[in-house]
Formats: sequence, structure tokens, C-alpha cells
Amino acid sequence: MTVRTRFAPSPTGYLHVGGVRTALFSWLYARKHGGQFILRIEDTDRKRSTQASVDAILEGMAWLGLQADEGPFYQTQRFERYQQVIKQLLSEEKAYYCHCSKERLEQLRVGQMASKQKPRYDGKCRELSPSSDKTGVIRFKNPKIGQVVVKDLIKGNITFNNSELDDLIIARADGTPTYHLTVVVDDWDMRISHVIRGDDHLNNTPRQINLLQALGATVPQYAHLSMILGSDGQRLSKRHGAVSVMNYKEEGYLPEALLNYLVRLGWSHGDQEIFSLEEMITLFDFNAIHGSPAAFNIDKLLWLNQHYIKTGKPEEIAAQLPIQADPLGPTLADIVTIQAERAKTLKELVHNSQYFLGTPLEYDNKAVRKHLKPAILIPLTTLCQQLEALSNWNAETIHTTIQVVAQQYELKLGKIAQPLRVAITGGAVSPPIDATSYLIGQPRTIERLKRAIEIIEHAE
RNA sequence: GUCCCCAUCGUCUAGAGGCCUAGGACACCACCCUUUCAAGGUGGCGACACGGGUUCGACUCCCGUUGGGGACGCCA
Repeated sequence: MTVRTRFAPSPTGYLHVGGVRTALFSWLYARKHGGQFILRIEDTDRKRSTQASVDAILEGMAWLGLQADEGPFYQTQRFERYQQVIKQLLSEEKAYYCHCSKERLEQLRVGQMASKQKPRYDGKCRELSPSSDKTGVIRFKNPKIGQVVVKDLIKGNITFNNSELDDLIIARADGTPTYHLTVVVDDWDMRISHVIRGDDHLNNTPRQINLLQALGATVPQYAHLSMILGSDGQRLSKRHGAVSVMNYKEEGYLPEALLNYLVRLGWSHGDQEIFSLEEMITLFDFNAIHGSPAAFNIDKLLWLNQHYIKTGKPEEIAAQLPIQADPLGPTLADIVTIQAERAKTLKELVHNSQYFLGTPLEYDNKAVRKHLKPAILIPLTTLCQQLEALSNWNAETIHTTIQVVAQQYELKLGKIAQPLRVAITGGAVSPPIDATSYLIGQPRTIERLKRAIEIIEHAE
């Protein structure tokens, strides 16, 4: 049997990390078994579906590299097929028109809740003879007795009593099909072998199995993933910060870091933490998935992100930076190389690298006051002259020069390195000063050093 | 409220009855390294929710309690 999985989001908002994880697991499983991964847009709710959301989903999937083998398919383009199925169900008396008003339904619900019952449709119109009155919604005749066993690859066998289920609506009063009908038809038509989705759908599954069986369709395998929670143990929402995947891109996360983080949320392979895409594909399996909800932990994502910034090819990381290199300064790849171990995100890396980018230096007043003092004026002036005289500008010669000047004035290396650092970067923090000077370049280093000397003289 | 799922360090997890003095990772703390900040190294802190069974023996199996999550739409 060929493995065919699908990711079927509804375009009613951004693509969030929970959705990405189900997409990733579906994608991995298909890849692992040489099958197909299908993207399907469930846009039957025309009131809430938007093109912007569709774009967000496509953009997010593309950014993460979760390529679909088939699709995207749009349910709104398959209405004819759904109508055909509904008609068939009606003619076989497996479905019926329901004329109950929303008011009656609401009353029913309230009453059931009050008497500590599970709210559900009471089947009032179910036994009406198939009249000519073809108005109202269409409901599926769910079996009244017996049970449905959901064989879940993650949670095991789960038994539901049909008496718990009611007759769900498969077509709205305006004739459009609803979710339950469309998923079932699509999973059937698209020959989906494994339905991998969030466990918020677990309760829907027995209903869908009943529908599938009424249609004479084969029932796919199911795998229900637990939800992702926020750091407070509540379901992940906007309150917990970035929810849209594209937010993560904007915040400077690498796709491989997000994917690696997400794959470890609920799934594991011994003690391994770092997984390349290839490893994920070969190692991934349902039997190693945890059934319990997992809390999203940004610190671990940050750690992984830095790991990938540090270990990735500088050129490739550089290509993802939202900035341009200064023609007179270092290449972005050089900046990445030197900054990787002190940046957890691309955004942070850029923020820490302003002095490489040719923009006017911003001085950190506190650092200036602390390190650009009159006492250092003479040594710094000497250093400036020595550096200006350097004919072979590289980290090693710069380092030697600093050392010589430090010895000359009997200063510890740090006593001269910090003033130099403030002079050429504007602040007290940067990569090693010799390598930093080298990247900034001789002309700019000298220029900034002279400026710093002026600042000291001015303060006197 | 009813039904469903779940339950190991703060967080993600390892653990398929004796391998457990419960392992790893993130975070946190200390020390080392060091021209700043990092990165790195070493060490530390820290958990089997509770109560009953089953068993010679339970983190592991069963039941219950508690707790958390989900579902109960003419949303998906």
C-alpha cells in the first residue's frame, strides 16, 4: 500500500506552529515511505476563508521546505463532487432534510446542558418520510446503536458508543457541504492512507468513520497528535507571542531550527536532539510519539537556532539576512562567521553587527564614559599611529600591535583593548578586537580611533 | 455538565517489570578558559501526581482519585 498523507488547513488565519508540526509529521511519514504528501485547502466556510490566509499557508510551507507532491487542492472547486455524494446519500436514505429551526436547536442544547446531558441533535426530522420539502439542512443518519472503534496509531484503540453521536449536518441550508462531508469525500477520493492531524479532531473521527462506511469507502489509518501548549500550560494562542510561522522568520529563526524543534515536540529518538531533515525522515515513526500535550519552550528553540546559525554554511545563513553588506566593509558571510556564536537569532546577529555595516557609529554612553578616559589618551594615540602605519592589515598583525603598545605603557591587554573596542564599535561588546578591527578595515578603524581621541580631548 | 485524550526534573523527553543510586537536552547556578560579550569545558540543582491492587519485585501492568488538555456549531 502506498502511503499518502495530507495536510488540510482551513484558510481562516495564519499558519501556526501546531499546524506546521502536523504538516511536518505528515510530510516526514510520506517521505519515509516513498509516498505522497498532499496539500488541501479546506475553504468550504466561505465567510471566514480568505485569500490572505491561503497565501500565508503557501508562503509558510514554502519557507519551511515542506513541498507538497500534489495540490494545493481547493474544496471550493470540488462542490460538484460533494453534491453528487450528498444526492446519493439522500437517495439511499442515509441522509435526510432537517427543518428544525436554529431556535429549536438552541433550546434543545440549553435544556440538555441544564439536565447534565451532552448537547446533541435529538433526531426529530430523522424519521420524517422523505417528503418533497427540500429545504433546510441535510443530516447524516448516524447509526443509533453499536460502537465505533478508532484505531489510532498514537493513542491506540478508542471505542465510542454511537449513542454518543448525533446526526451531523453534511450540507448547510444554502446547499454547501460542511467539513465532515468534505474531508471524508476528499480523503477517500485522494486515496489518503494516513490521516495525521491534531487530537482536537479525535472526537470527529468516529463520525467520519461512520460516514466513510456509509459511502462504502475504505477507512484510512489515523494518527492524532496532541496539542501544543503555551508556556503556561494553556493552549497556544496569540498571548504566547509569535504564532504565525512567518513571525518566526521575521524574528530571525532558521527553518531547520523550527523544524528540528517541532519534530522533538512529542517525538523522540533516544537522547538525540539534533536532527537533519534526512535523519528525521529515516528515523521518524508513530511508535515514538508521546500522547501527551507538550508545552512550547522558546529557550530551546533559541538554542537550536543558534546551533544552526553556528553550524550552517556562512554563505547560506548570510543569504537569509534581511540586510545588504556595506561595499566598503566585510561580506555578510564574514559577519555571520564572526558573530554566529554570539547571536541566537538572525535578528540579533544583525542588531549586533551595526558597526560592520557602514552606518554611522552609535555610541553607548556608558561604555564611552567607562573606557574613553583621559588616562588612555596617550596610549590610544600611540596605538592609532601604529595601526595607521601597519602595512599588512590582518588580525595577527593587529593583535601584535595592540600587544606592543600595551607593553610599552605597562598596561594589561584589556586596558587598551576595551577603549579600542568602544572607539571602533561604539560599545563594550564585540567579537575579539583584532578580528573585529580587521573586518572593519584599516581606514575606518583609524578614522574611528581618531574620532574617539577627539571625544576624550573634548571631555577634558 | 457529558464524552474523549493525557500524566517522569520548571520545560522537551529516555525508560517496553528487575539494567534506575531514574539517563539526556534546554533553562538556571558555580568553576575553568578569556582582551569584552559569547561560544566551549567541568560540575551542581532538579522529577516517576496521589491512593489502592497484580507481582518475589513496579516509573513501567490494572482500577480509582486528582490534575491538565480536547470535543460537544448551518467552524474546520
